[in-house]
Amino acid sequence: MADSLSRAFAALADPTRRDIVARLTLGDATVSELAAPYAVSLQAVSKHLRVLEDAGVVTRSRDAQRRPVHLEAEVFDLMTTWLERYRRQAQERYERLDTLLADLPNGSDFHEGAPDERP
Amino acid sequence: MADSLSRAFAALADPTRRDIVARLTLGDATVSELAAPYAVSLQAVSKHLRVLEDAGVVTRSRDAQRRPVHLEAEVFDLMTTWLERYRRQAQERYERLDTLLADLPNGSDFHEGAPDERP
DNA sequence: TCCTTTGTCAACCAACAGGTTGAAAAAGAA
DNA sequence: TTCTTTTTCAACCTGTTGGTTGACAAAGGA
Repeated sequence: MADSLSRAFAALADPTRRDIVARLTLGDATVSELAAPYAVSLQAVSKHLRVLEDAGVVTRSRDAQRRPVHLEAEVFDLMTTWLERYRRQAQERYERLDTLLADLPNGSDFHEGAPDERP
Repeated sequence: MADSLSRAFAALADPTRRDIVARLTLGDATVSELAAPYAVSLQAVSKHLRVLEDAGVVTRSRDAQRRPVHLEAEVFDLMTTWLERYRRQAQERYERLDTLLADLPNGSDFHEGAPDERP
């Protein structure tokens, strides 16, 4: 349904899921292993993993009855790219404004000739 | 209620809100100005802005009846830091595994006295 | 074969998210 | 004062989320 950026951000908007991601940087793990630290049911963790999988944050393979979960950090790049882009643009705009203000004559407030509103 | 990272990720999990953020890199804007491009009601956009504000993504000042919205990109750093940290850890682990595999004797069938050939 | 381990599926529930409409507040303009 | 603009609040509706429990499937081990 939602685009991949939305799914990715939404997937990491849950503290349990972020915790699972943190755990997975130490190595692949099974559903039971991942569920162990939490008070919730195994099924709840299984659902969390599905959300992470749909977001492309993890992939899963098979080892007998087990379904080892593997972290796929590429999606992080997508998010980081988005974040950095707009943080950078905001920063640049701020710096331009800074220069503009520095170039202004000394008088603190001269509000003559205010720009007209757009219709 | 939720922690600030959760609020931040959740705030950006909606395409309309990401669009609003993109728009705000061009400069501050009022609620009506921000609402104009969308098919939804002004109230709906007002709600989106509240979510962004609660997440610390924007701040709002006052100018007569208007409430100019200003982008605060510092939260992005919080998210980027989180993302980069775990992406980096995952990457490092991958590289260690790579080295480990490279150090192994060649191939799966080495019970036939094959001397080590190449990394 | 039967039993155990591991995980998912299905149905259900309370809470929340994103949208609507209508009313009202806040500030200026006439 | 009254009228207009801009924005929020309140109530409501619908779909989604995160959780539950119970049943079941899949794969090995006894």
